[in-house]
Amino acid sequence: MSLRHALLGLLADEPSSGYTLTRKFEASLERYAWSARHSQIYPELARLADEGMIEVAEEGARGRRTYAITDAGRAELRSWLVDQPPYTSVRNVLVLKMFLLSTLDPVDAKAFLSHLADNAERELEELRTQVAELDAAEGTQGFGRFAAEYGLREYALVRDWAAWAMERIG
Amino acid sequence: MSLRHALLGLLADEPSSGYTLTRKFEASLERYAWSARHSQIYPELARLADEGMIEVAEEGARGRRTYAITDAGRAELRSWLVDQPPYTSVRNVLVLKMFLLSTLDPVDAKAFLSHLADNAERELEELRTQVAELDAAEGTQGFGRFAAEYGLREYALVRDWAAWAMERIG
DNA sequence: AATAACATGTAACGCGTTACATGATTAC
DNA sequence: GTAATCATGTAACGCGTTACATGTTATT
Repeated sequence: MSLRHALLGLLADEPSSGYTLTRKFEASLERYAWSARHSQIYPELARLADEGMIEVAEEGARGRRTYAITDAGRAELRSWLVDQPPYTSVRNVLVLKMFLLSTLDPVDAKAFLSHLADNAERELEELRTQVAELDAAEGTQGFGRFAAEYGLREYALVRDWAAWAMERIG
Repeated sequence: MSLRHALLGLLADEPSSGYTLTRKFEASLERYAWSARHSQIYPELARLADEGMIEVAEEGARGRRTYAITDAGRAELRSWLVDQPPYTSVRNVLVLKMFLLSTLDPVDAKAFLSHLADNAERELEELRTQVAELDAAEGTQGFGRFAAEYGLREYALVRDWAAWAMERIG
C-alpha cells in the first residue's frame, strides 16, 4: 500500500488538494517511482481523512478541499520510511524490454537500442536545463531536487547501458 | 499487459514449464523489471496456448508441461518490442522512498541513506562475483547478461545517489 | 519414513485503470 | 459565449497478491 504513503509524503511537503496532488504525480513521481489517477487519489484521501492521517485545512472555490498532514500522518509516514525494510517491488516496462532484447535479431535489437539511447539523451538534456533553472532560481531545498537528480542519473545510465549493449551485440 | 510478453520473451530464450518460469521471474526479472507469481503465470500460459502463441512441447514427470513459443508468439513479441513506443510505466517503492526523503529530519534521512548505500554496495559486490563467474564459465550470449549489467549499473547509481544526497543534506 | 523441492491449479480479495458523470471558474 | 482548466466523484472491469488446495519425486 504505497499510494497512501506517497500522498502523505506529498502532503508533508505542503498542503494540497486532490487535484493538485494528481498534477504532482504526473509532474514528477509518475516517471520514476509511482503513478496514480484522480479516481484512485480522491477515495484514498477520504480514507486518510477518516483515519485522522490528514485533515481539511481549507475549502476554496469550486469545492476545492486543501488537505494538510496531521501528526498521526507524519508518524505513519516516518514509520514507513524508516522502520520498514526498504524491500523493493518493481515494475518497469522499459527495463523489461531491455531484458528481452536478446530475443530479437541483431538488426532489430540495434535499432531498438539506438532509439533508446537517443531518447534517453534527449530526456537527459531537457531535464538538465530544467534543473539548471531550478538551481539558479533559489536555494531549492528538498523534494523535487532529489527526484531530478535521480532522473538525471537514470537517463545517463540507460543511455550508457544501451551503448554497452550495442557494442556487445557487435 | 506486460506479463504475457515477459512470458513470451522467456520462452523465446528457451522452452520452459510454468514452474521454471516462476523461478526465472524470481531469479532475475523480479528485482529490476517485473514480478509474477505462479498463480498468475499458469492461467496466462493457458490463455497464450489457447491463442496459439505458445504450445506444449513436452510432458514430463509430475504433470510438468514444457511450453515452447510458436511463430505467432515470436511475431507478437517482436511487435511489442519494436513497433510499440517504449512508453514506460513504472512503480518502484525504493525510488518512491528516495523521493520522500526530504520529509524526514536530517538525522533520520541520513540514517536511511546510509543504510541504502551500504545495501546497494553489498548487492553490487554479490552481483559482481556472480557476473564474473558467468563471464568466466562461457561465452554467455544474451539474456541474463543484459539483466546483470543493468543491475550492476543500477546498484552503483543508487549507492552514488545516496552519497550525493547525504552530502547535500549536510 | 520424513522432508524438501517439484509441479500445477483456483478462489477471494485488493489495487489500479478506464470510462462515465457533473459542475464551477477563468481566459479569450 | 465558448473553450480550457479547475475540481471532484463513482462504477465497471482487469490485473496482481494472498491463501487455499493437492499430488509427485528426490534426498537424507
